[in-house]
Amino acid sequence: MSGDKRFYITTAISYVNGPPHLGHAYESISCDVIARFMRLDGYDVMFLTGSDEHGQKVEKTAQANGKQPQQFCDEIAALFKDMTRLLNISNDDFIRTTEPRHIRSSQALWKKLEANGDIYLGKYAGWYSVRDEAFFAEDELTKGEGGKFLAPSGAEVEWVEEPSYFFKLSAYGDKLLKHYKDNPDFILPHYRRNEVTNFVKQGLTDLSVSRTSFKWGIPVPGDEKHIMYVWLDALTNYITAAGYPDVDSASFKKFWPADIHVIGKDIIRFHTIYWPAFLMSAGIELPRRVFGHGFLNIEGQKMSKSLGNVITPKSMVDEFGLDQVRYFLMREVPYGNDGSFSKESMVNRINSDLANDFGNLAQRVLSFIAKNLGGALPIPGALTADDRALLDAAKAALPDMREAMKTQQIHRMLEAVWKVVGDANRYIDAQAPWALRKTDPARMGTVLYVAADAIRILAIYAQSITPAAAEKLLAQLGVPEGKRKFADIETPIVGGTALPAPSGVFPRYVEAEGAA
RNA sequence: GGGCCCGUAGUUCAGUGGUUAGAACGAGCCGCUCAUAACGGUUAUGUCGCAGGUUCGAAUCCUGCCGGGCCUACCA
Repeated sequence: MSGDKRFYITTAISYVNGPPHLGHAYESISCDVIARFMRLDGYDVMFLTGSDEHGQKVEKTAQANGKQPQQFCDEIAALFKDMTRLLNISNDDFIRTTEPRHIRSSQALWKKLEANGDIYLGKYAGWYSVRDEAFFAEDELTKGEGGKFLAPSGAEVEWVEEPSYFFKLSAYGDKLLKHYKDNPDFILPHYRRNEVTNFVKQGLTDLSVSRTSFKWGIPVPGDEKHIMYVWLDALTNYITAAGYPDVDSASFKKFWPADIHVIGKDIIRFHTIYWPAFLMSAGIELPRRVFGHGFLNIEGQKMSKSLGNVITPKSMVDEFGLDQVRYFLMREVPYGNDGSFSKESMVNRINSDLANDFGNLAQRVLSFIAKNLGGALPIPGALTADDRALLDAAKAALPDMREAMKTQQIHRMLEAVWKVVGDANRYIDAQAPWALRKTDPARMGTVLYVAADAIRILAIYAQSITPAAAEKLLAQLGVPEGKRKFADIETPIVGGTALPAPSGVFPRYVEAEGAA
């Protein structure tokens, strides 16, 4: 723990049972915005994403597709990697749980748990359906003919016992509760923390952490008939990528503990109970925060295969544009809540916030400069109180943005930025450079200079959310690539600089002619 | 059954005891014309879920009820 400016953020790793959907995209984009924001703010960031590739379901799905598990994983993992490129995700690493570094790391962690006396051999018992190749809880079962129990699929289940290693999770309840209490922001949003706390208070039972009934997983060190429980394996990815088990390595010392694990609300328990307990047992520092984000509804309905409304990231990006999709998802949905996507709300956001307010702001100023000042930034005269007020407002947004991002309130960060967009539009209307053109050309130049400098600051801010458009805009303003960090907002734009011909960065969304 | 969260303008939400409850989008009117038919100004809209209570004073605290969401347990 130190005040050094480094930041380690992770997404959940995606289970390769199926291709990426909008939910994966949402999580990746949100983490990317956080990661970019921290880089812009001068942090040395490690941003990790990846794929979770072991387990019975993958083994089975591969088989159903007539493929070896590894080949199947390679294919699906490639789709997830493609998605990160499609979405302009700035991850520094992409970890796959089938990689040697991860197998080594997982086995090392296992040995630590074992050495600490938290692993013991017992029996895993439960109702098993051979046809489904899965265990079921008693309340999932129904009674069929002759009193036999049936799985939800209708398949017969039988009582099965197999040897299994267990982790003494029951010994960690009080330690976990103390950790939640001492670190109130360990679990965000707060109502999730309440849920987890209540769950832990009810008492924890030991966790089965190995299986012998299938093969696709990481062998238990010293007893290779067993493979490790897929969650133990999966969670370990976060330390693997930091360099575990080489705890003395530069990267591990620098980046662990992670600052934040961003996950979906469905896997909070694994990240806030199991994972911290494993780390405590192994004597490894805990991550500083686990943030559970919500799910997206589509036109008011849950996204599901059976409803046939699953949206792929690609189809959405193709229709609306990448930066537009990124902006919409981050602005429309308070981060942590469930959100809803509808075409109507998407088009509203694109056209009002991006095209009309921000895009048009840049265009009205840049094209004015191009037409009336020969395409070179004007050299300003003395600044008036109004001029300084706009530039001060633009700079003053940064502390508000930082405050919002301390607790991942991405939508609030964006509100702070767009408030300045409004200020800049008002400034231009009030100063009316088109009138000054005839009466006071020197003052006109100053106004345009100030407006351009405010737009520069806004574009620097916008790099976290709409990176491609923001970079295009910065290029149009002649801002060098080395002068685009948050710290650079204090360095004014250089008057006299020749600018390239302007072109819009956020086009309006117009319904295609003849479309329904 | 236990617990948590939410119910505020047409819509999405902000607002945790104190003057006439706010923002954005949408709507009406006015202005401007540099700009992506964009921008700015202005107006209007609310019994702050319902009913009680505490208080000099409640959207804000307490109780009950109704409605929505979630976690969890049990009935088995």
